Amino acid sequence: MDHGNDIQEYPRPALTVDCVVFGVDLEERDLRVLLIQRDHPPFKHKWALPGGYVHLEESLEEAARRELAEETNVTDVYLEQLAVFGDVDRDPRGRIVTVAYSALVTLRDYDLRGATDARDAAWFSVDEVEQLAFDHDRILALACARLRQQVLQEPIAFALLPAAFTLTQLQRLYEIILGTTLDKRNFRKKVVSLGLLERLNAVERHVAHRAAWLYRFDQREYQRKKKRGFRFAL
Amino acid sequence: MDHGNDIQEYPRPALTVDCVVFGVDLEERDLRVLLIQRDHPPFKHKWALPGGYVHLEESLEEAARRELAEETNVTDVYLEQLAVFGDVDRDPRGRIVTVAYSALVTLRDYDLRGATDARDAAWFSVDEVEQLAFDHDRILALACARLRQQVLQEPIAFALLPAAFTLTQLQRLYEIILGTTLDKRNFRKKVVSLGLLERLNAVERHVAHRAAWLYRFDQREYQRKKKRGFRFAL
DNA sequence: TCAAAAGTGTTGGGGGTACACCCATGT
DNA sequence: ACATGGGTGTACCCCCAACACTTTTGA
Repeated sequence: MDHGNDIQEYPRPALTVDCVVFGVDLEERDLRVLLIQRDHPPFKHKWALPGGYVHLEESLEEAARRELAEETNVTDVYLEQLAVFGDVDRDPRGRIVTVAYSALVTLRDYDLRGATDARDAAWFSVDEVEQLAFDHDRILALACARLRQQVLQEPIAFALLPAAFTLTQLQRLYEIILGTTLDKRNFRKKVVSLGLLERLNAVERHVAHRAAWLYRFDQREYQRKKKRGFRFAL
Repeated sequence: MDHGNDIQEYPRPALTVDCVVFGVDLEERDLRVLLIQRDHPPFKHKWALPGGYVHLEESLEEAARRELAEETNVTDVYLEQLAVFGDVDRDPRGRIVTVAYSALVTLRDYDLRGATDARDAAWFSVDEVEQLAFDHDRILALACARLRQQVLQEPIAFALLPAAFTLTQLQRLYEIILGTTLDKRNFRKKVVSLGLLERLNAVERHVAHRAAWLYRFDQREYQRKKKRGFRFAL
């Protein structure tokens, strides 16, 4: 980086963060994304990704968390940097570069009806979304592609489930994200053989059939194995 | 993105691009990175990644290409966005956010001794680099990790080789990047079975042993297969 | 003729895929 | 009793890993 020149010499692009927040609805078998409706031009009344300006005294990830909390009341999420979008004309008002983050949450934790600050935030099924503001369609498309790719190579799916879950829920989650169906026996064999699931001493409640065992993802064990060169794969 | 507020309301971080330019030296069996020596404080005389400020009228990738050409005379490279680094204190002079790109070039194409604008650019073996300026060590480490990962999942290695190459060169390249040794027969079987290599009607010249066939990577065929759902894998 | 790298096949094992039935529970 | 999903085992096939010798060429 050539920082020999004075730091103030050039006019600067504006810098924002945007968040692609994913949640799954296991009952509806639906991958959802959290959007907010704009109430100012440009793109007034269009839906857009939550986000906003980066302040000077906060890191990019801090900015993403802050905006997410302010606009949608969503907190404590798994956040990951996705990409930067910096085309010259991506915003009609001028040069605005945005850093996109993707976030994974469990849908039930965030009932937006209860959120006070969230004026017009709502969950949309990802394949029903269309015509978002700015280049947010592109950002969402990349986020979906990356999610599908990552879910096979890193144990991020668990961030979309409650702490205790059944193997069937886990399988359904993978099916929703990948858009395929999976063989029950093979899925269970593989996922159990990874040695990362702990079967709890508890079963589902209030189901009109045989209750399934509950499992939790063993984060500590995963970290241990990862250090020894273990690579997670579906 | 909440663009309801006026675009000029907040003070903005400065925005730069930095490039991690990789090249391989097949003779020395070395993965190299291109660095420039700083001639102003901070970090005067330290080595750093080439890069500089993003102008208002150019995209991020254009900025990366421009800075690379200006500082090192390197042009026509395969460029890919790596990540954004935006910690508040990553630059002692103030808030500077940088977009890191990684680039792959064939070493022989860019003899820096012949470059006129490149004051103090030089190739370094990646495992001999230490104590770069700013957080460039972190950026380089991420770039190396990503390169190792990507080389197994996308046919990017060919961007590091001349257009016509031997299978042994290709194998050596993989060995250099992955830091392992590979079995010659298994490697050739796998790489040929992908159906992406075209054997040219030509062999190596000026070698003191049996001359090897030359191959080229069939970019068109790769694009065709990719559209049909084909996924490259080592 | 020697040195140096090119080129080539087979075998065994592990993991992935395909596939169908009985079990436990709540109503 | 019945409906609903929970839970389990086997056989085959393919791909990966391990492994050594002959061929070609220039010096």
